[in-house]
Amino acid sequence: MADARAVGETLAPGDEAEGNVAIAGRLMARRGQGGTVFADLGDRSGQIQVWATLDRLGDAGLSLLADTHLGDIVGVRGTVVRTRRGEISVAADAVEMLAKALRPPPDRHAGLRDPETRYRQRYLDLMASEDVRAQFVTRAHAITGIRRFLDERGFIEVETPALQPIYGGAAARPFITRHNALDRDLYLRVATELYLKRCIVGGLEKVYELGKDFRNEGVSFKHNPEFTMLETYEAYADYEDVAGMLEQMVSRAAVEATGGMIVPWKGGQIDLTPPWRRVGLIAALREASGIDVMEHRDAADLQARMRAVGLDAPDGAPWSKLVDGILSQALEPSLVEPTILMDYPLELSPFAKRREDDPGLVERFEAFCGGMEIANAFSELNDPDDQRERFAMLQADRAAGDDEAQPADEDFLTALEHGMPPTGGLGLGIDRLTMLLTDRHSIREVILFPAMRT
RNA sequence: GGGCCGUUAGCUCAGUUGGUCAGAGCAGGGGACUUUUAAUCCCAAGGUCCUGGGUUCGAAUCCCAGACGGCCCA
Repeated sequence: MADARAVGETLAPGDEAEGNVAIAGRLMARRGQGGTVFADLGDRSGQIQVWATLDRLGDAGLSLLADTHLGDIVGVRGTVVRTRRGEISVAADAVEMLAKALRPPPDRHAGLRDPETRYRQRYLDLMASEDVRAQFVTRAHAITGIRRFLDERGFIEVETPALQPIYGGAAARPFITRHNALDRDLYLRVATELYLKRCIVGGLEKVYELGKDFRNEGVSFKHNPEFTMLETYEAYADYEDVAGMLEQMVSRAAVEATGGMIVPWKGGQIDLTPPWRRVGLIAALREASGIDVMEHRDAADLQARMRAVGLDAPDGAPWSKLVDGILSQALEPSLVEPTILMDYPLELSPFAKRREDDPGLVERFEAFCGGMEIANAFSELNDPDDQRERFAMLQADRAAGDDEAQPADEDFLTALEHGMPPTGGLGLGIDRLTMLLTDRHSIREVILFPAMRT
């Protein structure tokens, strides 16, 4: 169809091109006029008009076209012409019904607006809206850009289990499923982290996995129970190296997806050009909330301070959750321009290496953009004894009622005991990145079939 | 989990204080028309007003409960 339009571009009104073309697509509109039928066919590249006359197509062919319904998939053979009114068209010599539509397409002019129908019957949304189609093409290009970037830097893409006997790598509740033959429960992964680090132990050195994680949580404008995550691990790198790589990778994705590094966002714009602003987490929290979390190391104490400044602070939450609460309530929404928050308290980061100059902090950063967290990275903890202690801290949180605290993974500890080189790791939320690159403000707009109540 | 809003024809939507309120456009059906562009014209058809209760002489409209969805908050 695109080829036929290209041929037509060379024609003057009333002219006919040499040679035959064959096109096929969905019937978008039809205008009858007795012995003449005009039909607009659409495909992924756009639309083209079909011009059919009784003289040229014959009685049977014209009847077939006159009996079509909007939404039918139709094939046409003919020549490319430009009509008197200047419309590039295919003058039909033969028409063929390729697939009949028994249900009507969405309204041609009003489009499909009901969000529920748009998400539940996304095919109608795609059918009705070129913007929506473009949206998912952009997503695909961003992902392709990320894969190319990583492949060019010597990373290899690996696949690790989605069904896991024990889950870990993120603070989240898992989905539980059943393996009948093994007669045991398995978990859908909440992260790929612990398996990818096993790959690093084994010497693959630079690995990434781009796939689905599953977290048993509610839905919101930025949460879907299954979502797409990129994780990368690079031996002999640290979190500073990873921060530089992330900036380059996101810029690359932006260029491949949108053609530039400045993207529109909520009426303004965001410049993704590296380097991004970097600021210490503790200082940023202090500036945003007036609270220096390192001076309130007791959960009850911090909770009181938070409530004193008007922040929500749930009862019984561990200290780490409270700090995260300050971050998400007081700081995150204001981080619109790309910002990297560096150096997190150890309690929030069970898999990150301690800073040598301050063992209460770890070499971790999170990247924020558009008021959302888009990436999380650290110098990976590769000391098995320290890792064992971190798991013990999580068990204490769990015993205290934090049901997002993950269980200890002895098999992972065994892997670390075989020696893991110093490694820089990264997690990048692909859905949120796509939101950012396409100026969409709900994760449902960037997932083809978002989770819906049934 | 909380607050607010929404649900009327296949699609997009009107429907006033409770009283010709079951409506429009498009789509779909029948007909006219051989260069149209949301073609035009004529004709006919199309409904569990989300569901279930309640108030009332009378409910799409008011009240209660529920389902589903959206936005905001947690």
